Amino acid sequence: MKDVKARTVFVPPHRERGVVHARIAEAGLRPTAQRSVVYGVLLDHAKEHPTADEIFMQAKTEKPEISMATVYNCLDALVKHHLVKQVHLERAATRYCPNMDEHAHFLCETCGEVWDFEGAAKPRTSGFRVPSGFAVTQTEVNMRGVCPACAEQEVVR
Amino acid sequence: MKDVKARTVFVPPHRERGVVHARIAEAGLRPTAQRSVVYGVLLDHAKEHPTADEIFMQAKTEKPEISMATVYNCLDALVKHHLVKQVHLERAATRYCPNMDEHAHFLCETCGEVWDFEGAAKPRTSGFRVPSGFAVTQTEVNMRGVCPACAEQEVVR
DNA sequence: ATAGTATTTAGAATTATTCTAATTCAGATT
DNA sequence: AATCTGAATTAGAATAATTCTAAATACTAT
Repeated sequence: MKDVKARTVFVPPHRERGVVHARIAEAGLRPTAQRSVVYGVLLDHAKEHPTADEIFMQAKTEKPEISMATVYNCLDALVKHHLVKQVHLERAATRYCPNMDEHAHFLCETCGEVWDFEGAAKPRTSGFRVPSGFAVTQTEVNMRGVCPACAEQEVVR
Repeated sequence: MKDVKARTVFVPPHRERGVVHARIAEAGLRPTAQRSVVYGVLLDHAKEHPTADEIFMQAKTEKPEISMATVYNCLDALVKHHLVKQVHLERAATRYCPNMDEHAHFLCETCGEVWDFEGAAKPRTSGFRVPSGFAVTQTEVNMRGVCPACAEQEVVR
């Protein structure tokens, strides 16, 4: 067996021993076991933009004693230290996103799933007139529509 | 008195007799008394982006029997008929916006107030790569930062 | 007027989130 | 190693926003 990269179990890079821990510490947060689990779960499920409750359920499989309040505390801490973003697209539970690269969110109005659309959101205030005196620190772009899977479903009907 | 426009009480154009009513009907909704009140209140307070509860309180001054459930029903109907937009900027009550012209929202992270930033949102998906198969029907831009009033406060301290 | 449907109403129920007070934990100090 | 201290965690209660439910009312078309 020459190809050392070939493994039976794939371990994503962010789950290599100590990586999550280190990232939390680098952000200036004390890397507790709970924070590591919460952040780890979120990184594992980044694509799904999970809610606090979904993170809680998954976190329990790794750390059964963890409580909901802790999940909220950890998420708040991670948000405050810029490791995680909150996503508010609808009248529903807050979703969490560990992808801190600039990107837009797309909500499928049929199935409710959320996607990241990567891309350079060049002009921060693209197209909009920011009145003088306002200091813009962050710009977020949210799109709505129908995802490929749901579009296909509709055609079938 | 020659200038007919001069009046003691200023009546905003959207509150001229029957206008609210007519707009609701044009949108394909039955213009009930409650819907007119809710939409009227929202038009009066468009700048403030009020929450359902704030609209409820104001609506009661015009129609004391109105109930919270009705305010929610009316708002949902207005949203469904494209007279009103929901605004979700934070982990807080949904705000409502009757300005259907293309614009961005700005949230002051100090005082929590929301502003409309008008402007031509040129390229709908400005800067982002929309993967093939996704049908984007709406793009929303949200900005965060500090408003002029709050910026001044900070300087003083 | 009458029937049938949509809307409204009050209040209960649900959901997401925050709060509280007690406990545990991690790191620093003896 | 034992002790101290502040931060973090915990369970569960409390709160806030929203949705649901079932009954009453109001419109619309006959």
